[in-house]
Parts: sequence; C-alpha cells; structure tokens
Amino acid sequence: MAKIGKLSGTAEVKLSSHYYDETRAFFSLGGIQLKKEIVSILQRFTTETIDDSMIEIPVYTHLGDYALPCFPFAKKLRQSPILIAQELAAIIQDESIEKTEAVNGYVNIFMKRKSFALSLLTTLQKQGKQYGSSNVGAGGIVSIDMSSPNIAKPFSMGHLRSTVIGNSIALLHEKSGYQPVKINHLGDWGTQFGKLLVAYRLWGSEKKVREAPIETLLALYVRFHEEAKIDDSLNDKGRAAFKSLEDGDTEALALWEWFRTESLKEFQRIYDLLGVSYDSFQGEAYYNDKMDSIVEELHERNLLVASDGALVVDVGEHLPPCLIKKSDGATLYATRDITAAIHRKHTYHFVKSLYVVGNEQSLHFEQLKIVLNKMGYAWSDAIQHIPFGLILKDGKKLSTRKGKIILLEEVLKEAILLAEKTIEEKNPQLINKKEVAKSVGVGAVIFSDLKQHRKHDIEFDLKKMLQTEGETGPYVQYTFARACSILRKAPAQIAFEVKDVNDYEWELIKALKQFPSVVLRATAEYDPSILAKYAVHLAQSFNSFYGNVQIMNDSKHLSYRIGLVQSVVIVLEESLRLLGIKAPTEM
RNA sequence: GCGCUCGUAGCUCAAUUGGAUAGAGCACUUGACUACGAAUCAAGAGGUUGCAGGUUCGAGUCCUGCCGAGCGCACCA
Repeated sequence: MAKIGKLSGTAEVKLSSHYYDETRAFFSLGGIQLKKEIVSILQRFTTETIDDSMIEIPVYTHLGDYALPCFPFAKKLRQSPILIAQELAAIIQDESIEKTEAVNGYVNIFMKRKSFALSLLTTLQKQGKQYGSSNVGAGGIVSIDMSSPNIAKPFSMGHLRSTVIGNSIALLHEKSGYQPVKINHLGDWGTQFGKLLVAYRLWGSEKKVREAPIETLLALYVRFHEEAKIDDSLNDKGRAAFKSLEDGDTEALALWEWFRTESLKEFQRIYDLLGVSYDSFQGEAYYNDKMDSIVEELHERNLLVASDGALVVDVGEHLPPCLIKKSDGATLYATRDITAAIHRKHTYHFVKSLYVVGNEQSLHFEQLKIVLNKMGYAWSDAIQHIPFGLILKDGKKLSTRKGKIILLEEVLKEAILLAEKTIEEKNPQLINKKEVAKSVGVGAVIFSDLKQHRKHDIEFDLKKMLQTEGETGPYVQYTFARACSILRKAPAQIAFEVKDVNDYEWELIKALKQFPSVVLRATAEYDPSILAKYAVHLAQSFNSFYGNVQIMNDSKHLSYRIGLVQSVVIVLEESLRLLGIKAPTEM
C-alpha cells in the first residue's frame, strides 16, 4: 500500500541531501564562490541570517545580476518585504557592486562589470582546461556499470543511452575529483543462451554464423520465441541447455565462447565510433564460479527461503521476493548481480557504485540493495541505480524478442553520411573531411540523447537526431569552430585590458562564470543534460555576441575581446569533452 | 489491481530546486552575408503548466484526490 511510496521516498531524500552536501562543499572551495561573496557582503548590512540558497539570478537582465528576495524576513521583522528591500538597497555598498535597487520586495544587485570580467578572464587564462575542476570527490573510486549490451544481439539504440550517459557521468566525476571505473557488465550469461543454443542446434548453420554472426544469431533468437509460442517444450529445452552450460558442458561452452567473441568484435567497432572505452569487460559469465560462495553466505545468514522449489530472499511484504536459484538449481540475474556487487566492493573499494540501467529495472535494484543490506553490508547504501527513460517507437518499447529493433550502427552511419554531405556543401575545401564528418555526425547523435533529462522516455525520431541546427551538438561544435577561426586570425597576445563591457559581452561573461557550478551540479545529480543545456546556452551567448559585436575591427577593445573568445574556446571544448563529444577546430 | 516514472506552446524540451512578466529550439512568417564562417544572427506569432481542491506573502515546482501515458509486478535480463 502506501508503504512502498514511503520506502522509495526515503531513497529520494538521501539522494537529494547528498547532492546538497556536494554543492555545499563546492561553495566552500576556492573556485567560483560568487554567491558566497555576495552573501558575506550582504551579511554585513543585516542581522538576519542570509544563506547561499537565498541568492538568486534574476530572470531578466534589467533586474540585475543577483537578487535577494526579502519575503522570508518579513514575518520575523514584522515589516513589509518592500520596505525591507528598500532599506537594504539603500545601505548596501561594496567595491565589487555597481549599484543596488529595490523592486517589489527584491534587492537587485548590479555588479561592476569591468572588475568582474577582468577577474574571470584572468582566472580562465591561468587555469585553462582545469577551469571547473574540483576535488569534491577527494579521489574516491566510483564504479560505473554502463552500456552492458547482450551478447549475440545487435547493439541497439537502447544501449546507446546507457553508454553515453555512463560515459559522461564518468567524465564528470573525474572532473570533480573522483576516480571513475567504467565497467561493461556484458549480458553474456543466462537462460537466453540456453535458448540460443537450442535454436542453433535446431536450425542454425556454422557457415551462416561465420558470414554474418550477429544477424544470424538474432534471427535464430527471434525464431525461437516465435516457435516457443506454439511449442512450449522449447522453453524447457532452453532452460535445460542453460543449466548444462552452467554445469560446464564443453560443447555448449565452445559455442558460447564463439558467439561471445564474434559479438565483442562488433561491439568494439561501435565503441570506437563513439569514442568510449572501458576499464573492465567482466560480464555476467565472469561471476559463474563465484556465485556458490555467495549462495552459501546467504544460507549461513539464514536469508534463503525455499519457495515452490526455488530459493528466494524475502525483501519485505511490499516487494516481491528476490529469486536466487531456480527450481532446477540454475542461477538468475539477481544472483549474479549480488555476487558482482560484492566482488566490485572487494576489488575497487568504491565510495559509490553506480548502475546506469533503464528505468524498467528499478525493482531489481531495490531488491539488490535490500539483500546486500540484509547480508550485513553497510555499503549497500553506496549503490545507486541511475535510471533512464526508454527509447520508444510509436509509443511502445522496443523488443529484441519480437525483432523490433533499431540498430545504432546504422543510425551513426546515416548521421556521418549526412555530416559529409553538409561539409561538401558548406566547406568543400576542408582538409580532413572524413574525420570531421565522423565527429559531427556522432556528436549529433550523442548530444540529442544527452540533452534531455535521463528519466524521460524518448520517442525515436531519426530526423530530429540528425538535425544540425538549433539546440544540437553540431550547433555547439560550429560555434567552437567559429571561435577557433577567429583565434587563428587574431594577433598573438598575452595581456589584455578591459575598457568597458557591453550587454552582449556581459551575458557571455556571466555564462562563462557559471561553468564550475554547472559541472558540480551535473556530477551530483548524475545528469549530463544539465551540462548539455549549458553548452547550448554558452554557444547562444557567443553567437549573439559574434553577430552583434565587431571583434577584430576595433583596436580599442581587441585584446580583451580576444581574451573573451579564448575563454569561450576553453569552456566550449571542455563542455563537449565532458559530454564525450569531439570538438573539431574546423568543420 | 498494486508499484515506479511522468504529464508545460502544434512538436521536442527548459524554468537557478517555493520567487519577479513560465523561457529556448524545431516548424511557420519577415529581415540580415564586400565585419571576423549564414550549420549563424535579429524580429514576429504561438500558454487556463492534464483536471479539482489544499498548504502560504508567493505554486509549473510541495500535499491530497481524480484523469491520461509509459514501464514493472518470482523461476527473462
């Protein structure tokens, strides 16, 4: 009943408080600390307690750069917020503040643009790519379970999400001072292989598999499920075949090994395209000989219960029990995942263990954590499911079993082809066309996935995915290339001087200033979309600046504007890198 | 039936975690390339935030109840 909601509610609270701690930690660091600076300035003028979280950035530029809403003080001071704001605005002054205004109960604060800009640009020049880096992770190891495609099946669009989200989360954690360990937990074990073995023995041919491994194996798998609908005994044969595999049948093992090798070859091609690498490929099969001792441990702790011939762990009234062994003695997904979790803890001593796995598996991870907790492992709290929405086609889930599937490789190829055509049209004398087309095409696909929040289901739309205009990867890449182009033509320089700051430049400077906190927030929330949206925002600010301000033909402002462009180049490139997207200097 | 995740412009998504006039992109209409890259920029139009209550100075955001969508609910992973 309501108990379930309560349980998951607790988990949510934990998550958000964790995020809050990291944000806190960030503001106490030496990097960007503007909110804190503002707080300490404001605090001098009132006895009321002011917190970082009370400072906000106004929606409109004409309302200032920062604002303090005075409503929370009203009740205690027994005075109208409008008056409080007026009083505060009248007395606040600081060398970094240009002016303050009281509007509708807000104190609006306008910063001194010149000194603000000078200090930011100086910081950026000094720190370069290190800008936005921090040590909130304090070197802690974070294992990330990601991608994890199933052997003998094609790499589908569904696995794209886990791969690119996981990759970006790893990069973000690294930037924030953690040590990520990327684990590709291959789906290379389980009843499905028993079914595949049966199908291969019944209808398969060695020659065909050699010619087109994945395609042939997929066809066999789909056929199995079609025929099993009519002949249920096939399912029993599949289960039996898996059992014999698990018991070490040499002929079955040889076939399995062969299927696995062929699959890995194909996957590697895609990972090369995406530019994703792994620290471990230990899939489910790796844990085959490690499960007995775990089952034994469960038994010793009196957690195993016999139920309809199977062995289960009771995880509470409101959840279905966690299945450890089937009635035929074979293991299950949960058995392997429990074993893997313990093995990872022993191997990596992680401070966090993340699982970038689809929304639909949240029950499994809930069970996993409870079982580990019942085993006495306090670190079960460090396990965190990072769910994401499904890729839907016509509003429905894609299903391998029904052969309803979209191949990632074909989507990527199409994207690259389109990028090639666009380059041919817009920049035909570009030197390394192929390489750039790859970066842009793949960038478009990755970005279209990362820019929306993880948890949303995505309706698959090839046209949208290949788009290069508007809020897209290629838009950000194009902005970067444009900025690089200016730097190529600009005179080399070291020092710069800020004469004045116009509105276009000011927007850009404020956007640059946000980067470190964006990185931290994206890390803490395991949400690359925050960074992707930021990258678009920064690119928009730059393009607006570019379209309205003469950079090269104004010697008075030249040095400072070049410095600004250099800063944009640094932050855009770093943003794209953290998303796992390449940034060509020309396109 | 129960649970999880959601519901914002025609479409895809934002909204600084409860703050000011709910913002972008796509598509549509219009304007700008002898200033640095037009994969761009500038402008226009587009809204009862699924519905109904509640909490408070203030709700797209929090609470309750409906309606709708997707996913999940032991021998698949």
